[in-house]
Amino acid sequence: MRGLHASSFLKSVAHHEIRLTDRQRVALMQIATRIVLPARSVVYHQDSPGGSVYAITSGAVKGFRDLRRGKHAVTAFLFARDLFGLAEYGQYVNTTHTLSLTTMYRLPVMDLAHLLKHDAELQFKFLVKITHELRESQRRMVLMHRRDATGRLAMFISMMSQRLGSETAHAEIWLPMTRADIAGYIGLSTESVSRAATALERRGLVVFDTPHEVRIVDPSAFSRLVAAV
Amino acid sequence: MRGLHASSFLKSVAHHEIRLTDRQRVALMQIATRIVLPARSVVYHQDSPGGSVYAITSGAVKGFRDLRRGKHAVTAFLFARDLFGLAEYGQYVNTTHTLSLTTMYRLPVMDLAHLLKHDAELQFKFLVKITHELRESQRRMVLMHRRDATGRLAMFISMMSQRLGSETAHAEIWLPMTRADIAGYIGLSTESVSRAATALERRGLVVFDTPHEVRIVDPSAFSRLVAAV
DNA sequence: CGTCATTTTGAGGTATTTCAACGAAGGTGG
DNA sequence: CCACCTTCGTTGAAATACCTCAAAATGACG
Repeated sequence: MRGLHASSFLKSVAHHEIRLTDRQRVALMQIATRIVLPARSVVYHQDSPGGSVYAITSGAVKGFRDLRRGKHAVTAFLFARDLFGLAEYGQYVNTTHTLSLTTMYRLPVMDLAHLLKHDAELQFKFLVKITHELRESQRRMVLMHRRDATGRLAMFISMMSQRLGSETAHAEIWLPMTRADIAGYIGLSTESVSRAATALERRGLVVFDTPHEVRIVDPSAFSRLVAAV
Repeated sequence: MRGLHASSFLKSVAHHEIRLTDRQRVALMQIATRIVLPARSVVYHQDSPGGSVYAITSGAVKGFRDLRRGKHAVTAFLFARDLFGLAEYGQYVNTTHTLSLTTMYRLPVMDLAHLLKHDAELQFKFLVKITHELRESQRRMVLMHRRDATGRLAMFISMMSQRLGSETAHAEIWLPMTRADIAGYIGLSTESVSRAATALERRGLVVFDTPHEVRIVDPSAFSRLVAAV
C-alpha cells in the first residue's frame, strides 16, 4: 500500500492549504486501511461505537440522522479530500452512506489520536481542517435562514459548485444525491426541491441536463440570487 | 497525570470537560490579555482581519452575520468556557457581540499557533473542543429541520439548558438573548418565537418568569416534545 | 428491456410570515 | 427623581409559501 495509494491520500488531506510532509504521509499510511465501497453502502451506522475516522479519496458520501416517519435530516455531503467520523469520536451520531462508488481510507481513532499526540505539526493540520469544516457549517446556517425555496436551492448549488470546482473544470456541476437528499439537507420537502429546480430553469438561470447534472447559464443573475440573502 | 491518552480523549469528548494542567494554564496566560466588556459591545466585526481567538470566562456572546433588511443570522451563542474566533482563521466571517457583562481572554492567533505546535497535549484539547462544537452544530441542523415553531423553540431551550446546566443547579434557565436573537438562531420570525413561547406556556410545559428566564414545569412532556423529531 | 425508484406536476390545507399596533422595560438626560 | 425615548415583547388579521396527498412521467439498474 504505497506509491499511488499513498499519494492519493496525500491529496485527500491536502485540500485548503493542507499539505502533508512525506513523513506524515507515511505515518498515516501505516495506520490506514484502504476501502472501496459501491454506491449505497453504509460506512457506519448511528449509535454504533465510533472507532474510526475516514478520509475520502474519490466518490461521494452523505451523513444523516433518521427522523420520524422515514424522513431523515442530512447533516453533510462529503467528497474527495473530506474527513468524516471525526466529530463523532466515541459514538457515531450519524449514519454515513455512499452515494456513488467511493474509495476512502479508514484510520482507527486510537492510532490516530496517538499519532497526533506525538506530531503537533500533523495535528495542527487536522485542527485547521476541522476549523474549516466548522466555518462551512456556518455558511449552511445562512442558507437555512432563507425563506424562499428557489433561493435555498440556488445557494445549495453554489456550495456544491465550490466544493467540486477543483475537480471538474467544466461548468457542469455534479449532484450525486437525490432530490430527497437535497431536501433533507436544505430543509424542504422533496416536491419543493423539484419545483425550485424547475423554477430556476424557467427563470433561465440554470439548465438541468439530467436531474444530477446542472449548468449555470446566467452566472451573474445566478450569483445575484445566491447573494440576495 | 501524564498526557491525554486515546482513551482519555474519548472520555473527555463524551463529557466535554476540558481541563488544562497548571503548566498549560500558565503558558496560555502569558500570551493572553484579560478583557472585560459591558453588554452590547462588539468584540470583533465581520470582514476585519482575524488576529485573535477568545476564551470566555463569564457572560454571554452572540456571533452573527448581517443579512438584508436589518435581519441577521445568528451563528452561535457562546458562554463560559467557550472559545470563539478560531473558526475564522485569518479573516473573521462573523461579527461577535456581548449579550451581557462578559469577561474573556484574548489570545493572539500567532502566539497561540506557535504554542499549539510545540505542545501537542494542549493542542489536543483544542481539537477536542472544536470537534465538540462541530457536533453541536449538527444537532442544530436537526433543530432546523423541524417544521413546527413550538418544537423548534422547545429544542432550543433544551440546548440552552444543557449548556448552562453545569453552572446553575437551578431549574431556572437563563436566556440572555432577545427574541429576535433566538429567531435569528432557529430560523423563525420574532413574532413566531413569541407565539411559540406563549404556546409552550399555555400547554403547561414551561413558565417564563421573565422573558429571559424560563422554568420547565413538566419535564416529561417537555422532553417528549423535544424528542418528537 | 422490464421493473422499481426517482422525479415531476397538480390541487388543497396549513403553518408561518408579514404588516400593524400596542404595552412593557430599560436607559438617558433634564 | 421623573419624564422621555428607544428597544423589546406581545397580540391580531390577512397573505403567502410550503407541505401533504395523489398520480403520472421519467430515469436508473439489473
